[in-house]
Amino acid sequence: MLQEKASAVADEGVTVAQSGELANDSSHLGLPVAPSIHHNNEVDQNIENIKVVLHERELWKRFHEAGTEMIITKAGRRMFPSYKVKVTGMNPKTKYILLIDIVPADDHRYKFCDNKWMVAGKAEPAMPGRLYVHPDSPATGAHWMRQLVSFQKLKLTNNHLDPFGHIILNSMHKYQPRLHIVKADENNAFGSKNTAYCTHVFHETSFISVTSYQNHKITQLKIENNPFAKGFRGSDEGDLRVSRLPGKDYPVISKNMARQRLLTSHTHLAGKLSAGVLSGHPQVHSHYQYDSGVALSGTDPQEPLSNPFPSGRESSLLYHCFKHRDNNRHLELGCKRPYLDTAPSAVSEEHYFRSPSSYEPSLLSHPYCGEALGSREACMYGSMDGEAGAVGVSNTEDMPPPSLNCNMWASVQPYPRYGIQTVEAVPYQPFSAHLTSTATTASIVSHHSTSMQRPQPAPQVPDLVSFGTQQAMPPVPSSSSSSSSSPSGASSCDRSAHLPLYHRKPGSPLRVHRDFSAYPTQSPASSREPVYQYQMGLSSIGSHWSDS
DNA sequence: TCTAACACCTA
DNA sequence: TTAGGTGTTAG
Repeated sequence: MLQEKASAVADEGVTVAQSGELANDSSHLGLPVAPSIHHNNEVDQNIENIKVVLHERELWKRFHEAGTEMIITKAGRRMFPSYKVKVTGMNPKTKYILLIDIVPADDHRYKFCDNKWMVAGKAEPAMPGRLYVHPDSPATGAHWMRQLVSFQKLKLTNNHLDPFGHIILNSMHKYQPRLHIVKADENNAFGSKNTAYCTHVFHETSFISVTSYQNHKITQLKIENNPFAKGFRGSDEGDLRVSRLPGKDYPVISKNMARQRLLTSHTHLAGKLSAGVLSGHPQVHSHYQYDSGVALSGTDPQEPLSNPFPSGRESSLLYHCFKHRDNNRHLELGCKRPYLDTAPSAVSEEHYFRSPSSYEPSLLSHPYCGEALGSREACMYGSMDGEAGAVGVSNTEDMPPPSLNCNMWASVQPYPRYGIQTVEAVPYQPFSAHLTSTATTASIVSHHSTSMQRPQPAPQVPDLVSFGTQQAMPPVPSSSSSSSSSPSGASSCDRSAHLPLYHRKPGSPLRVHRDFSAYPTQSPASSREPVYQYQMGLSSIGSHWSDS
């Protein structure tokens, strides 16, 4: 499975955490309602007590310090380091859905110049928002806590028409992965009240998407740490890796390396002259100034000058809890049958559901994808702006039901005003999560089809954006705290965010709540709270990106 | 910038 | 054995 032994989970994830709660009432989108949010019900407690620790955090930090780059390809590329977490604090018997979305960290396009990342203009329009739902979802807390939860199969693509359900990104843009934990129990079956979820953001997992590595340091880190790149490891020559090229038995210095060396040399000299390297570049600094007027960046003296992704603080996690109540509207996530006609045999390990675009109404008749997909699979859920339905109840087994693994697909909202707001002052940008498969359409596309059949048009669902996918860095409401979420009581909650949830039950369509608003538009200056300190209110991840 | 083919490697 | 994940390279 995707879960691995949690043996190495020694990472004491020093992270920034924040918890919050969102009510279904969209009228207060994003308004932090800290105190009132603390309900004594079990749901709240569970969510607020959940702690998430990033696995191999040190490795992530090494990449982060160098400016993490993630390759994106048409066929989809895995992330490395892989996103793996150790989860604790869940109610063993409660079922949760774990999913990841990757949102723009800002609204800039970047270029790697003079051995450092610089802003190269305004970001391209956001790609269709997609979510990667852990294949084991939904599963009980006992299941999730048993071992590491790995999202290593998540793939990134630059193909806007990607039919496989991979997360679509724009090259040369900065992104921030976010982990969402959604409670999916019978009592809060989609659309019902008391639906809660938490969002965890580890700033060290932010990265810039590229089609080919720009920074040689990153290339080396990948080669040194990714088992699949072992073939590129040199002996001990450090930088001089051996390129094993066809017909070449001799070590050669790659073009990239040569370029890097030149750049490094140049930069080093220039850096000394300017008293800074890489991040010390003025342009870089400017990027992290947000509309809110909150200087998120580069203001942290502790941040390594060479780090393109300054963390700005020790804590690495932004945590947010939401609670959804009394939804009036829900969306359904329906798992549909795989595209048998287009990818008949290709259905192997993973399947994705396309969003319910208007074409493929016939799939509605197959609300449940479970049996159709033979095993746990990542599914793509399309969201729909429409109605919602009753909610189904999930089973209670410890193990997740077969084939509920899905990728949720959300539509993209226009960039919210990119900025960060302090929780206190600014309401969340509503981002409805219309992860629904309602109807129409969720269809499955073989994830393994190698033929890249003609991509289906990506469903563009207006109004949707679950989890704020594809929005500029979501100011995830957060407060800092130690490794993870907030422990006791610390939870700033925001009402009005509706978490899209999907519920699957054999024979019943997955459902999702919509009107999920979660992004505050400002980031709290408080984001720099010391680790372990729990903070109420919203903290923008953006602050982590502040440039040094 | 991006893509496809490639050798090498893991699982 | 084989499917699939790597970075590299040429174009």
